[in-house]
Amino acid sequence: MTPQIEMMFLLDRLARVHAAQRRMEGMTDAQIAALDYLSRANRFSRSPSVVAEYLATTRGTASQTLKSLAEKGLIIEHAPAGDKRQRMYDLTEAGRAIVVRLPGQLPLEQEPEALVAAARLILRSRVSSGSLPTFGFCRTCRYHLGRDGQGAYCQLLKLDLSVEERDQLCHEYLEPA
Amino acid sequence: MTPQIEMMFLLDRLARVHAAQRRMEGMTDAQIAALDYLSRANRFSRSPSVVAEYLATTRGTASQTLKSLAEKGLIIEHAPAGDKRQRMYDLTEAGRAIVVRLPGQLPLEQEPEALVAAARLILRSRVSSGSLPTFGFCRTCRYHLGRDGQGAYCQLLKLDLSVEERDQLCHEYLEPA
DNA sequence: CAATATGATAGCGAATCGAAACTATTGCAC
DNA sequence: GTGCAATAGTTTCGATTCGCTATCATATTG
Repeated sequence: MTPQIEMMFLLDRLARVHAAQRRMEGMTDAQIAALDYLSRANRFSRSPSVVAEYLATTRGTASQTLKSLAEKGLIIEHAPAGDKRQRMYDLTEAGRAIVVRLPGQLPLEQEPEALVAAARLILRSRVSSGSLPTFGFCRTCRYHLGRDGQGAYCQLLKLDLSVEERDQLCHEYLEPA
Repeated sequence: MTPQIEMMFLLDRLARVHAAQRRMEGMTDAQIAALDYLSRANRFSRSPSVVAEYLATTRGTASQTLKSLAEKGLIIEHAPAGDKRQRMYDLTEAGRAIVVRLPGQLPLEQEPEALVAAARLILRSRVSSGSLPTFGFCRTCRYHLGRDGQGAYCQLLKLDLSVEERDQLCHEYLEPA
């Protein structure tokens, strides 16, 4: 029993226990995961296709999941400027109310940064074996250009980002070199 | 964005990506999880009720999952001596063949022990908020009495354990004081 | 004997997957 | 520009699974 194997076993059960605890108020784990994702993603990453990639499922299933969330009044659809095919989703007040009371705090006392770094490594290794995007935060993205104190600039999309947006998930995230 | 929050987000997506990758050979995530569990659990922890507790679901659902695994010929049921209500399950050769080729290796280079300890802490905090058992290994169990070189003794069940059994999951696991 | 525990089963609602068909829009080659 | 392939999104279908509740039979415990 190597630490690698034990780690895998622990993560597995943690995921199942977590999913069971999140399954509440008539919502499935996929719906909660999508809602939670939408609450953390930036305005360029909240479309059905991107949700499908995040959830590692098909566009069809993601479309259904988003539909059920919209019917519950937890998210709302809107058409962004530009590409007329795209749909984007925002959380409603009701949706935000659910997200904030999700069990979110983990007991990480010592060296939380090291643990997070390891989790990033694990996820990246899983993701790279397929062809799934990484979904990271602007502040550690290769395209990110900091502007001390006042927002940031994305070199990929060529536009300014607010301070809050630096801590949101992005579909276009690229690992630092 | 605290490390605790980011850790939660990473674990969430890791679970979904992992489940999607495991969903192969016509098996669902729950079935693979049950099969994997059975391959690691000791002979006292392979009953439907215990599987239900491990998977954080009900006995009814666990019974269905085990039934489908048995129909696929991956596990086989047998009645242990003692309590005549109990059923135990063992992996068949076909079942074992699937388990060994599951993606199991994680890229943990530095200080894996510290990571595993942190993961244990996270899982324990999740589990204790409900009433789920911890499911640990004999070698770190409070009931475990080492006998250098030749197996071990369980002070709870009052019987000898082989060397291999020390590295198997147990339902009765109790955290060290 | 009564209460409890284990397990199986049935019924229900919902979600999921995969695949496919379909619309609308966009981008590219020419 | 025109034509056509590719993309984004939705919807449908059938089969399967899941989770929950409840009920039942059996066996154990007190």
